[in-house]
Amino acid sequence: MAVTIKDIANELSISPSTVSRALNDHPNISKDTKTLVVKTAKDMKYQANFIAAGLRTKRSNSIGILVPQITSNFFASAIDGIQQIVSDHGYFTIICQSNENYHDEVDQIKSLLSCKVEGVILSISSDTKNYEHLETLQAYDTPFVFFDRIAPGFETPTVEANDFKGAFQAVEHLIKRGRKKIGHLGGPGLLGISKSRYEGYLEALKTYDYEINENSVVFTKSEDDHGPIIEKMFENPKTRPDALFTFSDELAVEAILKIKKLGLNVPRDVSVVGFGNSNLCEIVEPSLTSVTHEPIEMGVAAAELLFKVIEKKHIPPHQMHIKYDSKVIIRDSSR
Amino acid sequence: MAVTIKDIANELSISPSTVSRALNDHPNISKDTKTLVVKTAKDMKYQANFIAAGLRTKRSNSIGILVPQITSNFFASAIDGIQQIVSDHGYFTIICQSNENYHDEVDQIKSLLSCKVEGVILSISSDTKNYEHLETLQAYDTPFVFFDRIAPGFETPTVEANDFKGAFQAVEHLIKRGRKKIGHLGGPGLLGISKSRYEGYLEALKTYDYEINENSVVFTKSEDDHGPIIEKMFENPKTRPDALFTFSDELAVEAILKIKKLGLNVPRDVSVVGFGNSNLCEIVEPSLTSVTHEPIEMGVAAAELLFKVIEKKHIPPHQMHIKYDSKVIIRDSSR
DNA sequence: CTGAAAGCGCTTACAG
DNA sequence: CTGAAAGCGCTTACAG
Repeated sequence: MAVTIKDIANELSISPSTVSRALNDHPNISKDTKTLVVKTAKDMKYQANFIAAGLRTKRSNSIGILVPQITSNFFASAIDGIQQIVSDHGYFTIICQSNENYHDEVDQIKSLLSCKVEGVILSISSDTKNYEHLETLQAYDTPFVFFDRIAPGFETPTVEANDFKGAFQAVEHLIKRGRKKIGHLGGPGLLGISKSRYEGYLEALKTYDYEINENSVVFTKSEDDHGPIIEKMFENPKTRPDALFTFSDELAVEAILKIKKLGLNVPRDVSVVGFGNSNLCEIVEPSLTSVTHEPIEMGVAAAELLFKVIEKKHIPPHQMHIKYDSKVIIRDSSR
Repeated sequence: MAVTIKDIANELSISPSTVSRALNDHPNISKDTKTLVVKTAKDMKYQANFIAAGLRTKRSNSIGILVPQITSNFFASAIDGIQQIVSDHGYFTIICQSNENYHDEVDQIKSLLSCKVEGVILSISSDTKNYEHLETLQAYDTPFVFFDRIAPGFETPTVEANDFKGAFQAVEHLIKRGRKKIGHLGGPGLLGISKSRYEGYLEALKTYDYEINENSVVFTKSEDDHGPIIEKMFENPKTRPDALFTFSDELAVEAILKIKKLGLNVPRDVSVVGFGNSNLCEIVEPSLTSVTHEPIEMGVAAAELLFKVIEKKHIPPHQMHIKYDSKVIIRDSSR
């Protein structure tokens, strides 16, 4: 049987209240009692019961993380960043995945609510068009922070990349390299970040008086087979793009492999720029030019914001919505 | 304020006991009452409080996962597999990282204990040589299952790859390709899986009467810079290996990039075989031959085993220690 | 089939 | 500085 506060109290013939105070650094407690209790607790291998404490104090000491998929390098690193801050605060995390699926997302939110997490860091799935489940979160006074992928219409803090600007810079880089016909392999259409990156792409083309050709733009879905899509984009030698800006590094890598298979050379025939600056960039050949996207820093920032809300600290308006500027890391795929 | 069972009871002028029974599908409850309670709960947006229920029943409905790092593709996929089974059981997971650090591992085990998880799936860090913290787990009757990386001397279920055999097959493949001098870039020396893969390598060499040259073997640490190590292995044209079997795909990729930088050709001058058959294999050029290592299946198996222990089901001895056989997936790096 | 009561392990306002 | 008491939200043995 696990040792409880009562066992320690009995052992020392004092009250459980005193044991609790000694263990929790309560101000009104004599040094001697405290030392004695702490030592006895250790000897008896006492492990605090967070669950019982949480029930009493109505603070579970846990926060929820809900991401589309944990196997994505970006989200895995983000969780890493979040957990650093969370454990500094003595909290633990409950991590859920939506698998890019709306219904899973709704279920997971419910489950987090039942776990009585004190807050949630949330990246919406690419399948989510309805935000009732987030209103439920609000109805239960559970604070949340949007991370990277943001649902419109909520007055909660957000941490995201400056996707528009990052995309703009990526395309500007391709233009300055002398590329004439720049295609875009976009992300899932419902995602705000897909739109922002697409708009950044458009804006760069406009700024430099490039013709906008809708045939050079395709939005992908995560469950799609992208091979045929990429092939179609490059099959006609007359109309094919000489450069490609993709929504993600994963897509860029797929594109590079496919383009090479089609007998074209990267970057000579087609330059490619990805988004994310992930570990894949240095592995693929040619190495991939990419827009930075800092998951760890963003995760840290999101967790810090969430704790400010939990602790009801004032957040100055300009800190409510953090955007990380990106830069283009130039590698061989666009050199 | 959150809605409780008591609020529903008041609303319907019945007792909280009855509400609880209705919500939990208790056998002795009239259909009408049940329907009414379930409907009212929904209308009132009741969310069960797992924490309170857990305190009362002494079942937290949670299990802990402790892995070296969540950003590793292998462990991220394993967590994915584990979570499938865990949510089927109506449980949730608390995921912790040791960062390949013994002290973090000890802290995380304590934290899981305080969360009163009902079981732990555990992959020990490459820094762990002392297993007292695992004895603590046992002392608290918290069942655990070793996943992939196993500490010796515990009578708990294990799920692992057949590392010895996988390594043997990898090296045998290189031998059958006519390679004469096969090096090994090993993993962290403390890990059992490093030893097993090394021993499989040795055994293959012995079986085929190859000379064993200790200069062709290096054990790495995760925090090391492997560049110089690889460079040293290949700098002397007379003594350099014409094939390399590595502990992981990550190391294989590093090796390929470095070997190419040294002006050597893969696979002509040096064949390379990795371990893990991860997503990197198809991305690197040349594509990487690798030994399969099925994280999702292994995660599923570990979770199923853990629930059998939690539910005190009998586990036939031959199911206590599951070993996944591997095969070699041949790609261009050894063709 | 339903209710009153006890209690899971803790914390904390109140009293001394 | 310490203790007795109440209570967090639930479940369940007991009684009817």
